[in-house]
Amino acid sequence: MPELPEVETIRLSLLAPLTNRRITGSAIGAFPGVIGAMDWSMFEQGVRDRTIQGIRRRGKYLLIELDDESGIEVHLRMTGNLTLLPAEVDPVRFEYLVITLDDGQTLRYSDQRKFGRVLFHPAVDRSWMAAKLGPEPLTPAFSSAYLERKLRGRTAAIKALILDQRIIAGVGNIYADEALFRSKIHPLQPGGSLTVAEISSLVRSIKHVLRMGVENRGTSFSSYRDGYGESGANQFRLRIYGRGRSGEPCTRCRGPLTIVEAGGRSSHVCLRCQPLRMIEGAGSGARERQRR
DNA sequence: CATTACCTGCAA
DNA sequence: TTGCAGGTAATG
Repeated sequence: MPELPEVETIRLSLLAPLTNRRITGSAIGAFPGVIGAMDWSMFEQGVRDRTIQGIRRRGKYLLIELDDESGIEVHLRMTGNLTLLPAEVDPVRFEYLVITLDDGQTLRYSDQRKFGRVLFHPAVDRSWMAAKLGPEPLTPAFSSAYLERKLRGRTAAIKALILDQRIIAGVGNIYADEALFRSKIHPLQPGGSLTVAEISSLVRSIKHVLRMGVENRGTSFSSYRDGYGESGANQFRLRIYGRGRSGEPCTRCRGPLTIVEAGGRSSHVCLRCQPLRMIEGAGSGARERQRR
């Protein structure tokens, strides 16, 4: 479940210890697919003796920049973890890649479900990820004017649209539910039916919940930890995510919470606070007409 | 546009 | 034993 705040927390925790460190070697574990289709020798030779210049983040992607224009791209997907540990420490559970540094530390990539990837790119251009990802939500480029433009005419559920990384980079299921709840918008509301006021509120809510997530060093529900293996604290600050399943009432109106499916994933919603407004002639309306 | 595949631990 | 967790690529 690492989303933008979790990935940013990992980046911040690893930035100082990795910067200016030379990579002295690397080792692959029981799941060679972790580095993608590339031959292991290519990866190993590519990173060896390179010095780490910095770590960038775009959406949920990390890029460990090396001193020759190459870079190591990391996507944690669901259960990936990057952990900095002394070389003598035994392998952690599900450890599939180890990068050894010149100061006796090692960067370990572990991943229970093997969804994540650690890719070596021999040449990283300045537009890294630009074609695949929308604007960073915590920059001015993500504005209500921008989101209005993106939502205009769209019949898909607003939740599906804000989970679309081409529209906003870095929002996942947890922060999407939190932002929609704060802005009192039903996850299934067609994107194009949102009012200007709702869009402006949603943009502010997305920025707010992501900033809060970063301030609290991420949401640790299951496997997420920062680069030192430490849990975050944002799970205690969530207003709706996960509460529907445990039968808790709405934190705003004390009414019942519901779980609906939106954007292909479970979404926590308070139907009292986030009523669904039906729109004449919208996509779902056309489908209902067919049924009759 | 929505749905499925990819994975595995864990709760029901 | 079943189904759910969910980010993304591939598929319909």
